[in-house]
Amino acid sequence: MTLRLFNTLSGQMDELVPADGAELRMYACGPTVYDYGHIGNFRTFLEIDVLRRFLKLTGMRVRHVMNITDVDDKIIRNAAAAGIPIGEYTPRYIEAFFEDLDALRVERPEAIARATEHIGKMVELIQRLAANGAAYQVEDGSWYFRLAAFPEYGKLSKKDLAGIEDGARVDLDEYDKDSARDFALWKSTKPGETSWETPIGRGRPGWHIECSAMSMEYLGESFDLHAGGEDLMFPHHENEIAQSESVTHKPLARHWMHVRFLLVDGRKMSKSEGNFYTLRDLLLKGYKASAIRLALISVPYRHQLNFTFEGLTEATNAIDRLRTFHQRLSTTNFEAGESEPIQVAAHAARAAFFSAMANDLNTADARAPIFDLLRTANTAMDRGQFRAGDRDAVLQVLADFDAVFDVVRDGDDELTRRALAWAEQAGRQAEVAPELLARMALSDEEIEKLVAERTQAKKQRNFGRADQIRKELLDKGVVLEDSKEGVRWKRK
RNA sequence: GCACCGGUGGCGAAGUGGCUAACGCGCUGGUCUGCAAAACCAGUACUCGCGGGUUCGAUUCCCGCCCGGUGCUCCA
Repeated sequence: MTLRLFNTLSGQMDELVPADGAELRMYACGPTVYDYGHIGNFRTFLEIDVLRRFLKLTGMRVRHVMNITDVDDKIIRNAAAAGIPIGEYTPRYIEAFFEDLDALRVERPEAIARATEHIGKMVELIQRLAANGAAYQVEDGSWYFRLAAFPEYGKLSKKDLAGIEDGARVDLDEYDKDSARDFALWKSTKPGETSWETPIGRGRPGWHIECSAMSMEYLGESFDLHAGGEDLMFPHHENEIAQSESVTHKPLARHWMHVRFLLVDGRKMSKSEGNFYTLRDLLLKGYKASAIRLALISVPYRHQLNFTFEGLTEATNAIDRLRTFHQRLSTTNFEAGESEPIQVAAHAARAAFFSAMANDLNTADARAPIFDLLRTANTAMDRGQFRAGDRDAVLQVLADFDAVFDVVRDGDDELTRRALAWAEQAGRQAEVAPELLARMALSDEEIEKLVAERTQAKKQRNFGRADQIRKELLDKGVVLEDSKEGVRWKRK
């Protein structure tokens, strides 16, 4: 099964296959670590996670490199405000970033590259550009890329260069560039500012050069796929292409994938709109990381996703249904044998799932056969027509689904505990939703004890007491389910 | 202004030139249950923004319009 993925560069759906026939080499732009990540950031990382997980599910080997921008204007500004060097400022946000990725079950790339650890490679690249006449130094010591030296500029974003020039606002600090469109490769610094002493002078790197230098370092001069948020297409990726290809004269990446921005409540997310959420904000409001994951990946990556709390509730309920089903499937005792209709349904669901995913990662479409199978299996179980041999077939389909979606496997309580611990440590307890505190108030042992007491009361047909316990638990966010195999409980 | 994307049931969201317009959530009724929960069954868009056109036939293709969003500037 080969993935057909929309390629920004070609403007059409192309099959995504490794050029060397063995391993898919991909580069994805990572975070700038000046603050906690917000859900917009995470939508992009989640969609890239969906991509790499699906590729792996189809048996492909993946080498995925992600950069971390740990030096830029915002970082320098924030670190200065905090009165510490950037090397002390960024680690806490890098750590937080990975904690958040873990919470959202975003797999780690095979390699992670920090900008500040690759300054030498960037300088080297700038020197090579200068040797080609594609880079020049201005009076204050800064280096710029000469756009005139790269006629193909704009091929990714299909930009009309003349239009850009007309519409471009010229940065007052950059008045001595040859052309308004030329962009910074290396920025000179004033004494006391974060800088590196290098053969091309004292200064710090421009933003775009790090990705060119590091992708070359880890993936070579030309690789299979480059991915990122849609906003990066221009100018960031366009500039990367200009920098890399001016030196190598080879395509930087054959395939380009761009994830659409998300909206929050129908508006672009921004701090001034008051609709800006970090992952941590949502966890403290009581939403589960799994629900956030599902909500963010259920709309295909090329579509605008409107993020709402209603959407999170929907995702929460959908996950609940999947997990309840999984639990029923795993814990029920079935008669030996197999049933033909279930075997057929399981195979059909699996095929439909793969086919939807292979069609430009259509996650919305891929969900459907899973829920179809769920209903078919539940119906069979209700009618006593489900056999032990069917269990593995259905579980296998769920496993394939979860190899990409990863929401059936439950780890939310543990994540919630961590979020609460963080809130305390960060002094943000006031933001914790009361329902969340209630939900976590009882330990598993306390819940088990009450459940046992209720079962006892039921045996004695003391339904008053039994219902009282059930109500008490429900008030604390614990839902009970009676079944032939005993009582199951879960936190809402 | 230029460019791009979208407008499908109460909400989210697939999809196709012609089979009953997926799937999820929600809601209503029913079955099951001591009662619930879970699950299942039934109902919930005679219709896919509006107006033209192409076609034997369009939600799906073309044109125009309206509405929403995004990009053109740091931004996932």
